[in-house]
Amino acid sequence: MARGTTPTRAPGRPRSSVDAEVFAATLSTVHELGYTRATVDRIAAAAGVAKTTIYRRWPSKGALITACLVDAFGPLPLKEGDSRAEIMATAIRYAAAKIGEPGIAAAFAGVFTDAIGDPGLREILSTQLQDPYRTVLQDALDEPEHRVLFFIDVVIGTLLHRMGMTGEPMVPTDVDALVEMILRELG
Amino acid sequence: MARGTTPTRAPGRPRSSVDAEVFAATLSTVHELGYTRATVDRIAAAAGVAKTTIYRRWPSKGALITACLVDAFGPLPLKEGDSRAEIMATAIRYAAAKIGEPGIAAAFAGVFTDAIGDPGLREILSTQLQDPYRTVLQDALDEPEHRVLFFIDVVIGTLLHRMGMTGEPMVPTDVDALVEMILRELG
DNA sequence: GGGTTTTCGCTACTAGAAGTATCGATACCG
DNA sequence: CGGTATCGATACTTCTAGTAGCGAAAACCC
Repeated sequence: MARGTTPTRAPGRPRSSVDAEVFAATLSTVHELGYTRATVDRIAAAAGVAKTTIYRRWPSKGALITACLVDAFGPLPLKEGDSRAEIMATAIRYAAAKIGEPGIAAAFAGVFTDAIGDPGLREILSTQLQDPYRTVLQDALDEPEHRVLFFIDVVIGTLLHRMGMTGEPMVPTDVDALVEMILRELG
Repeated sequence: MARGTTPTRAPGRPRSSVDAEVFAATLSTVHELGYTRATVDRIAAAAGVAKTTIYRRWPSKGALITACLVDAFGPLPLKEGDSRAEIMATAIRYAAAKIGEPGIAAAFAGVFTDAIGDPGLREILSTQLQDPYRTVLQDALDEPEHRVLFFIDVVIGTLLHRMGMTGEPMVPTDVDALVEMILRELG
């Protein structure tokens, strides 16, 4: 019964594996031009695929960018045996590093904006991007849901606001201050 | 030499005073439809003016929304004789209340997104919206610029992230937690 | 090899929004 | 009344999200 990942191979031409190229092209295009001017046409051209291929895989530009963010963030690099404070500090520094990577903050802010007034996209954003980290942190920190959500608001919100206002990632000194502040709050 | 606000009245038909109506229409339209679908056509119609009239006064949609935000926030309601902690707490609760008002968060997030990749708009946003509060707070709190900027990142970023993710303003309990956390950081 | 199914790239298209141009009408000043 | 600058209205250009349809290509099964 070991069917693996392909229960019974679907008939027809299989999809070519271009997700990695599309995600890379998406981030670099958003980084260069910003969310609004990073059109799907340009992303497709940069990835070397047709625009229709992109729309066959992701239903909208917002969904594409969200998937790109989910792929870019990946799982939290938590070590077994770390204390709550160590876990929190690791998570904050990981978030700061990721949001400082080219294109990430611009993509995040853009999908955020589109999500307001588009409940479907907000659902995707909350479910696919935030929830995985929330549940992992609830478990690792042994904190209730509303506390973890508060921490996420503070950390991600602060980092995004800095990137949006200045266009530059938060400097290490300020990331340190953020870590210290959250650790005091964690208790 | 007391020329007042009109040094020498300019010739020609004077501008009708429709800023208040336009700002109100902007916020309600953005509140109803979100930033992206709040088109200048719709805003103009809601305000009862022609679209061309709006473009005569503000050079772009982003500039209009920024001006609308500047108008909506207004000056910080600081009392003489308050302690640093009281000033900070007042400022945070004021920001939380304002960002919870209909349309403010959506407008903020939208202009934020447009500002990435549009250096001109980012300049407007930073100069006209953030700087006034930064200087007032630097003075009132007797804190260096980078500390005040850090506080602004944390407070505004947190409040906006919550609004963006949930569509609802931060509940009073969490605003209290935010105040407490910042006051500990303020020392 | 031949048939089936599905994806591919490509081109063309629709719908909608930002921003501009033009023009007759209008409001204030002297 | 004449000069000037704004007003509303309409039409327009340019750009973008997203869709439709086509022939070609890539897998699979017989």
